[in-house]
Amino acid sequence: MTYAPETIEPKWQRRWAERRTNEPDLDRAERPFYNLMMFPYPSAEGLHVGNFYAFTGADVFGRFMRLRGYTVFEPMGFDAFGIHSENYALKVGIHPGVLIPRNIQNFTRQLTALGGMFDWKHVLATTDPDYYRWTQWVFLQLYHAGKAYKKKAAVNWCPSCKTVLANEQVEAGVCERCKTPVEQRLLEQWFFKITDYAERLLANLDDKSKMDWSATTTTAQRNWLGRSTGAEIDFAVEGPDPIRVFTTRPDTIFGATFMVLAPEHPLVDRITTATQRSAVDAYRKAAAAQDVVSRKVGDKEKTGVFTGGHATNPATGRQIPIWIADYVLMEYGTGAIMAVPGHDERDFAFATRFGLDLVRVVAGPDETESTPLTEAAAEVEGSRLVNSGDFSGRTVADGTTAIVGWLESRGVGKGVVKFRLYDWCISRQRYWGPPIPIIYCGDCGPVPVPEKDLPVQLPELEDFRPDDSGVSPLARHKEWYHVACPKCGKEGRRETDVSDTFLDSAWYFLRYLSTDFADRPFDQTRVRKWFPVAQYIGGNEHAVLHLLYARFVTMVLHDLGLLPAEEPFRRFRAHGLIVKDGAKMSKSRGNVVVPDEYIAKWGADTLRMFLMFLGPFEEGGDFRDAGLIGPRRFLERLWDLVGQCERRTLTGEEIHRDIVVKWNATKKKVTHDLETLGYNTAIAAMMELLNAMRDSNCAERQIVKDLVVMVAPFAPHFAEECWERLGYPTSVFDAKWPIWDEALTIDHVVEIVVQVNGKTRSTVRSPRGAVQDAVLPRALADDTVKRFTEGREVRKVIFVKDRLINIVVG
RNA sequence: GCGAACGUGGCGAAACUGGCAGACGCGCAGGACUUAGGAUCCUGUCCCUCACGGGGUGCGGGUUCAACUCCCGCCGUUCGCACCA
Repeated sequence: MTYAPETIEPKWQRRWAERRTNEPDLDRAERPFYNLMMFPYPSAEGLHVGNFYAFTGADVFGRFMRLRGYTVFEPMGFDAFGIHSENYALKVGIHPGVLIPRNIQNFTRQLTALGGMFDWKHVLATTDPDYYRWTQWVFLQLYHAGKAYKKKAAVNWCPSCKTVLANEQVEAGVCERCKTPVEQRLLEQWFFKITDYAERLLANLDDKSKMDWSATTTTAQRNWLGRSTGAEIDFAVEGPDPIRVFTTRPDTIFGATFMVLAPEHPLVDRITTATQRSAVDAYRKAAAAQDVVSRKVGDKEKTGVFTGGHATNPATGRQIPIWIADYVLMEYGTGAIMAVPGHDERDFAFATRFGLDLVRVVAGPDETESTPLTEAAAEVEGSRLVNSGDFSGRTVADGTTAIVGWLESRGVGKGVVKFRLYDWCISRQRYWGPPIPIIYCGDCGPVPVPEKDLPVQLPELEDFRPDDSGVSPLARHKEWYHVACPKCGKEGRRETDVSDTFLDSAWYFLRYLSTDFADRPFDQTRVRKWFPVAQYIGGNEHAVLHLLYARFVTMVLHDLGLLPAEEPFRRFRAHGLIVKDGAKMSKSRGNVVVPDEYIAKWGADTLRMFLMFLGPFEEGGDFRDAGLIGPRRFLERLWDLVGQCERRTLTGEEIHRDIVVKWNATKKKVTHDLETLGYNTAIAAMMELLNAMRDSNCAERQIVKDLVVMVAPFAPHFAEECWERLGYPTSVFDAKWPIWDEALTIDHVVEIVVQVNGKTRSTVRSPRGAVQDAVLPRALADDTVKRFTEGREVRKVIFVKDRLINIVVG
């Protein structure tokens, strides 16, 4: 019988479904292991090989844990709302409500063909009213907790997608999806107060008991949160309120020779003098009209206008001019800065451009207070404050503390912590999303939709094209739009914004557990058993947004007493990226790998093994068609070995000692490598064992059986079939993961490298554990070694047990 | 500019806390078996050299008996962030 994946793969997929092999009893699981992977957006193109790579890597781990005796819950779902779906629907002229189910069906077919151990009983789609009903419920929980609010804000508007974008969806000033330059618009938006959680979101990143995450991912989150410590300092101006600035360098305050306010700063009006009025107004107008692109691009020339007003530097007591400039952003800090041109690049550029004063307040070890400044001087080792009154001579660190203390004692400043993180704008003026469950009433104001009235169904809308009004197309559906106020019964109108897809995905891992409950978002018993997620695998492109939002929503729900943990994902690993022949896969290059063809030609098991063998899972790999033959050959050889051992069974004593050692060492290595997602080396180790068996003509049943179990996570259909051929009636996934004898993982005899002056000259075989005195004479007796030691004095011998002996001669 | 990761044969890659660099796989070369081979099996395969030997992990230094691994300085690639005060 030859190995024919095209028949055995469908056979086992059918049998898994019939036997409900992959549907664990969620209520009775004794050793639950929640194995999560990022659910896909069901595109019309179908799953690409990158998805397969991620899912296979996650699935291998799930199957491995199952073989180790865990009850593994491995659900799958579809992230089907959002601009992506909607734009595509508009393009092809088919309603997303029609397209999405079609795509989901195709995805399901592909996922089945992949052979993942998905629990289809708990499948979900975010577009399903039974799902988004609870997404709306999540919104209401946040609303009631005071973490959702509406504000008018300058937001990013994509004129092509005709929608508001979150700051995170703007990349260097252009829309992340369509690359159109983004404009600024002022709209009422719903926000979540994620900034309230900044400190906790940051602190938990270092808490290994809560989060065991890829370092690259935590680093990205840390940067995104952007904590900086500094001070808020008040600069007195004429009139009641001083101008408050935020600075990370309060130590340089004696060098603050002017101030800059954001053009939008509320105090600008009051400060501006009559003579400067028209110039200021013109500049503010220009800045307001400007899109976010050029506003935030860093390396353009500085612009700005003098307001005519002055403020008092609280350290020097001097009057300093107040300017406005668009390089100061209203959203960050206080929207105003003290400019220290001597020690800040941007301020330096600005001061140079407009001829403003420069004062050196920090000097390096080779500099003095009067060393001229040709550029903004950075702090170096041994820098000290100069020209800073009583604080001159102090180190930067020391001076910072002292100056903040001094400002605090005088009531003009205080040490503060700021975050780069913004509140999460969840409003989308689009059609294809869950309506935000709020009703506006003339008398009662905004009223949350009562939970019993959920879901707020997304109405059927023939024409769902967004328009330029900035108002969602939902407003055009009059019967839906007009609704009675839940509080007073008078006529109200619905919120027409839908929520961001990131809200859908911020809690889906909770819903998986309880898709069989219609009356609650997640069952408390289930959650207590299965939450937090034991392992989450996904792409690092979601390192900040999705993962941060999921953490935030979890934290809020935890604080509301609804979840037993505040961090949702105990272990997170980011998989690498798959490229094709060294180049990124993209439609425009025409090098997108469609997995279906490969499954048809090679079988899913070979494809899975190949993908896992490409390179380290967390680093990705290069998909080259030529490589598939390797894993395929391995499977065929193992297949043949299974056939041979059906006929031949040797007893333990007959097995060559070398093979026994290799066998045990392989079990140990494969186990360890799987734990650390070292799939490529695990496969290599199995290949080595197989090669060793073939070389010594060994088809020992015990070893073959172990190999079949170890290969099962990678090639599940193949392993099932082999398991059956070996005569077992049950699923191989009900088998036990092989154990090994530690004493048999190492050989009695070792090869010790003999070096002379650090260069390898020979090797000697020696019993394991031999001491230097036993090895040295034999090493010196070696012919090759003799050639290099003869006539020279042995000065030193370095001996590393069981590994190496280095003879240093002079 | 800032931050992070990385750089090893023709190619994808291995190498535990510093201890034989190139496991495993692809490809390639030679051979066997075949009517045939783009199937299968065997042998070989870092570079130079007939050999002895020498050189070799992006480049230049350093530490060490010993460096892919540690330290310093460059170069390059990729990915984040980017006027964040």
